[in-house]
Parts: sequence; C-alpha cells; structure tokens
Amino acid sequence: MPRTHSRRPALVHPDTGDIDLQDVLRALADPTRLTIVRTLRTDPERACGTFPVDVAPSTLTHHFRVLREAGVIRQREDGTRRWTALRLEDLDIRFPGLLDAILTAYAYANAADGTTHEQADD
Amino acid sequence: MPRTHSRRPALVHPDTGDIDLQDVLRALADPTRLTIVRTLRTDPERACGTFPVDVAPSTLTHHFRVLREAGVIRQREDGTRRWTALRLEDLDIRFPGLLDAILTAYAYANAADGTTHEQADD
DNA sequence: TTCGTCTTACGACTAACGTCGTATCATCGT
DNA sequence: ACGATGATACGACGTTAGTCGTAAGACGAA
Repeated sequence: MPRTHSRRPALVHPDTGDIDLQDVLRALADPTRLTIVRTLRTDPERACGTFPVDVAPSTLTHHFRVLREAGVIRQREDGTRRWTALRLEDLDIRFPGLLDAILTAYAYANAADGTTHEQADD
Repeated sequence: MPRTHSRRPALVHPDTGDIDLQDVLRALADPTRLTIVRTLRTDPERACGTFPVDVAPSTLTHHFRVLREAGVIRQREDGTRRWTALRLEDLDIRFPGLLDAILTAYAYANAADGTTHEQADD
C-alpha cells in the first residue's frame, strides 16, 4: 500500500560521476531547455506545467527527459505532480563552475544586447 | 596581383558581439569538434589536416565551418594551407570564463575516469 | 605549363532531434 | 465510484545534422 507514486516508471537519474559533458552541452544547446534551466536557477523547484515555455505538454516532457538523463535536473513525484529541480551541487562536483559559466554567459550576453531570443523572459 | 588567397570564398567570422551562446554550445556539443577545440588550446594555431580526428576531409571542413560560424575558431589562409586558431580572447569578452569552464570540465571529468571517450587522445 | 597537394563545395544518404496529437495512467476531490 | 487534472508514453512527421564520395579550385614546385 504505497500511497504516493507507486508504480510509475521510476525516473532514471545518472549518478554524479556518470554525468557526461557532451550530454550536458547537448542538453543545454536547445533554447527551450536552456529556458527551463534558467528558470530553475531562480526558482529552486517547480512543477512541470509551470514553466514559461510555449510548447506542447508532450514536448515539454521530452525536454525534461533529455535534461534528466543528462544529469542536469532532478525530478521527484508528489501526488499527481512532478517537481523539477536543478542538480546544482552534483553538476558543480562533476564540472566545477560549468553550469554557472553557461548561465552567466547567457545573462551577460543578453544584458549587452537583446538580440539573442526572448523566449519566456517575462 | 594579390598573391595570397586572392579569390577564395572569404571566410566568414561573426563579430565578437554577435557570437551566440546557443551556437557555441551546439558547436561544442559534438565530440569531433570538442576534440578540435581541445587540440587548439594546446597548439595555438594548426593547419587543417593536422588534427587528430579520423573523419573524412570533407567532414572536417564541415566541422570547421560550424566552429567558425559559431565564432569559436578563426581561420586564415597562407598559401595552400588554412590555419586555424581559437578565438580565446573574443570568447572571453563575449562569455567570460565559458570556454575555459568547458575545457576544464572535460579535462577534469576525464582525469577522474577515462570512460568518456578517447577520440584522439594520443 | 603541368603536376601534385591541400582544402573546399556540392550532392546524397542516414540517423537523430524537436514537435505534436492522441491515448493512457496515477492521483485527488467530490 | 466517478470525473477532472497533471503528466507521460507512443507513434508520426518534418527538419536538421553528421557523414561520406566525388569534383573542383588555389597554390607551390619542377
């Protein structure tokens, strides 16, 4: 009688030591996914449906899986919702300073000019 | 009578301020291209054919173009050869610390375990 | 000029990716 | 028990990306 998240697919997360740089870079090389990660840096944890990206739910699920399997985010279940968080510490252990450099780079470049892309900047 | 590189296609390089983070991440998210960049950090400038990657020449040209148009490398012509160099300073102006974080991440992760991929490590 | 070398351009093929619609499943509230 | 909600799985589609072979261009040497 497990009452919460009993027989769901089980959310695969790679171990910190197994996170692959290529996977992380590929995961972050997509505008939608980078927006997700940027959002997550501000809000530590968020429900799936609450991200400021305008794609279909199934597409969003796909992006979450890419990020999750790359080791960038961690997802946990709570009732009918799935909460998503950045694996900040794990990433910093595996690739010190990398995620921060990328997020800072985004902010820095967008402060200098606004011509990058304005997906979900509101 | 221009004697060097007279009517070649003219090598398009984006201005430093136009370098796009998404493009850089996408460019670096490929094993072959990351190997090129890693090689370039050690050797400041190299001829095209001298990179330790085993792909067809035309494929190599393709990767050089991706890196060049992303603003990661700069290429200049000298006779029949084309020399390639990293745009270290430009990238550091545009995205401070980013390239170094990525290259350091690669070295760091590969020092911990050798299971990433060994393309051209000899 | 002629040849050989270095590099690219072009076209083609295949695999991977981003996108979506629909169906399904688990959970919570009534 | 029933319906509504949040999220996923699956299958499909079009586009992009990585790969190669072949042809062609520019340069240097003989």
